[in-house]
Formats: sequence, C-alpha cells, structure tokens
Amino acid sequence: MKDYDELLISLRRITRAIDLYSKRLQKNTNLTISQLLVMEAIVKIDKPTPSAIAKSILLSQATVTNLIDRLEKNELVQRKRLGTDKRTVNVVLTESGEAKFKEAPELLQSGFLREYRKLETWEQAMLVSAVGRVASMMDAEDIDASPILALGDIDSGPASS
Amino acid sequence: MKDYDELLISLRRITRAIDLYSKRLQKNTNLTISQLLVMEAIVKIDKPTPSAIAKSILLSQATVTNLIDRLEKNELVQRKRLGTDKRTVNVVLTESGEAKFKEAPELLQSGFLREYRKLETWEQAMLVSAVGRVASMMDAEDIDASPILALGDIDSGPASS
DNA sequence: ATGTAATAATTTGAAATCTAAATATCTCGC
DNA sequence: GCGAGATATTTAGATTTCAAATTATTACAT
Repeated sequence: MKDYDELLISLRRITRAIDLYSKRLQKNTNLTISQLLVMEAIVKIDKPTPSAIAKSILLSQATVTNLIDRLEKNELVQRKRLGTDKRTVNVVLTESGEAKFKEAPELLQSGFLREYRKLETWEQAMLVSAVGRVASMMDAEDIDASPILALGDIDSGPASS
Repeated sequence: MKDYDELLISLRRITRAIDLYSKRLQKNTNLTISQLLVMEAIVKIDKPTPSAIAKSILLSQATVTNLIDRLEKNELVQRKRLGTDKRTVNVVLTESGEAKFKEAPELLQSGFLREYRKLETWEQAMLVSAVGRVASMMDAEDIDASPILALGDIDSGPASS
C-alpha cells in the first residue's frame, strides 16, 4: 500500500465518473463534455481559432480539430477562413449550434452539483482550493521527465524540435 | 462563469496530467498506467479473473479484456482456464511480466510525488480527504439520470439554468 | 433431461486524446 | 521576387475507455 494509493483511487473515481457522464450526455444529447467545452470556448473567445480554443480548454490542437470535425459533421459549427492570414481558421456556431448550446446541459453531473451546492461557501472554497493544489502539483515539472538529454545536441542536424 | 468552473478546470488539468504521464510511460517502458494497474491487481488479488480485476481497479470488464490483450501480446501475462468453471479466465504474470513489474515505475509522475512528499502529514491528509469527498460527490446518484424527463419539463422555456 | 436464466469473457463500434509528421501559408532577408 | 524558417491546421497512428451485442458455459426449474 503506497502512500498515495488512496489519492490515486479517488482520482480514478473522479475521471471515471466524468467519462461516464460524458458518455451518458452523448447518448441523450449527442454532445460530449469536450464538445460542449469547445462550443463554450467559441462563444467566449474573441477570435476562436482551433489553437486558441485548444489553449483555453487545455487540450491539444489535434484533439480540438477532431472535436470540431465532429461538431461540423453535425452542423453545429462551421469553419471559416476569414482573416488575411489564410492559415488560420475561425470557428463559428451555426444557428442550430446556437440553439443547441442555449439548452446545453451542465458540464458536471447533477448528482455532484446537488451535493456541491449543499455545502457551505467555505467548504466549497476549501475543496476548490485543495483540488487546485493537486492540479498544480500534477503539472509540476518532473525532474527526470525529459527523454532527450543535453549531450551536444548533435550539431543541429535536421533541427528536430 | 459558473460556480464550478474553477473546479472543472482543475479536474481537467489533473486528468490531462495523468494521461500525459501515462503516454510518456508508454514511450519509455512500453507500459501505461492502466496496464500497470492490471498487473498490480493480478499480483494482489487471489484469483485474478478479468471481472475481479475490473472491479478492483474501477474499470469495465471490456476495458480490462482489452488491456489484457495488449499485455498478453507483449508476453507479460497469460490467460489460463484453470477452475472447473470453464467460463472463467485466470490471468497470471509470465516471468518477464514479473521482472517488468518489479522494476515498474510509480503510478504518479515524479514531479507530483516530490511535491506531495514535501507536505506535512496533516496537509497530505487534508488533500486526500478533499479529493475523496469530490470523488464521492461525483459518484452521487443523479436524480435526473434517466434520459426521460419528468412532467413539467416540457415547456418551461429555455430553462437554461 | 431439457430448455430458459444468469454469468464470464470477448468482440464491436464509437469517442477522446496524444505525439509526430504532413500541408499550407506567411514573413523576412537578400 | 525567392527560398528558409516559422506558424496554423490537419492527418495518421496508437491507446484507453465504455456500452451493447455475442459467445460460451453453468445453474435451475419443470
């Protein structure tokens, strides 16, 4: 029994619960949490390009492209090349996308929200702060993270990164 | 800005960090967190069948089957039909599986562990407890989990909430 | 004994997610 | 203008994950 086992289990429960909720959502509304996050970002961000969206909802660009593909297929969003820079894509909600977004469900399961809203304000703050701290620690840089080491970097060759 | 937005963001950061770590692990050791969890369960559980493993590490049976497939392909585990009941499968580590498991990396990224272990015991306990509470609330049953809505829900306007 | 339940495992199909590689376009120096 | 390097997006390939459908086997009731 490692010292962090309990934490690990709780984290698994959380991620699983979120995943299951997302799948349930999809079944009922044909939208997942991630897709809703993308739509939310499109509404909130000034010029919603895939990269800006990705940054705002903490996903990779490739994932966002994938989500936009799906949303576009369902005619909820549209890609448009607007600016002078033709590399950039702006994503906009279609009418039906707007409509769907307005009646969008919550991003966390109602059971959670019910419990959460029962708490005193200070308790909510405490939980938010604790989870935030865990998140920061998770992001903390691993000392032994880098797969590449600094050996002369091989005279710049094909200049990988 | 919803009242739970900050929490949502922290949770996303956490799940993402875990996922990224899992992928890095795979690149370095050819094993993911999930695969390691399966191996750990095989060692810990008395008669490790896929369903018992699934229950112990909080994954669906289908997922575990999938993970075992992969482990078996890499010759780290083996399926055996042992008992009288020929439906059940027992999963055992191969020799090379044992070896690999012994030198297995931690299940959480070292950056996190370093930070975590810096904390006072009471602080660790506080975080564990807070995350545990969130997990319980996540599991809390949704009152409106059913896809069918009740009564009045039909016309009460956009009911954005 | 025989057929219907229930249970264990697998297969199937779909989504999310990442990195790395490929494409397209832009900018800048010459 | 033209090519080199930078930037934005997409594509390709892999894994995890689930529910639902299948398959195999056991257990029970008539």
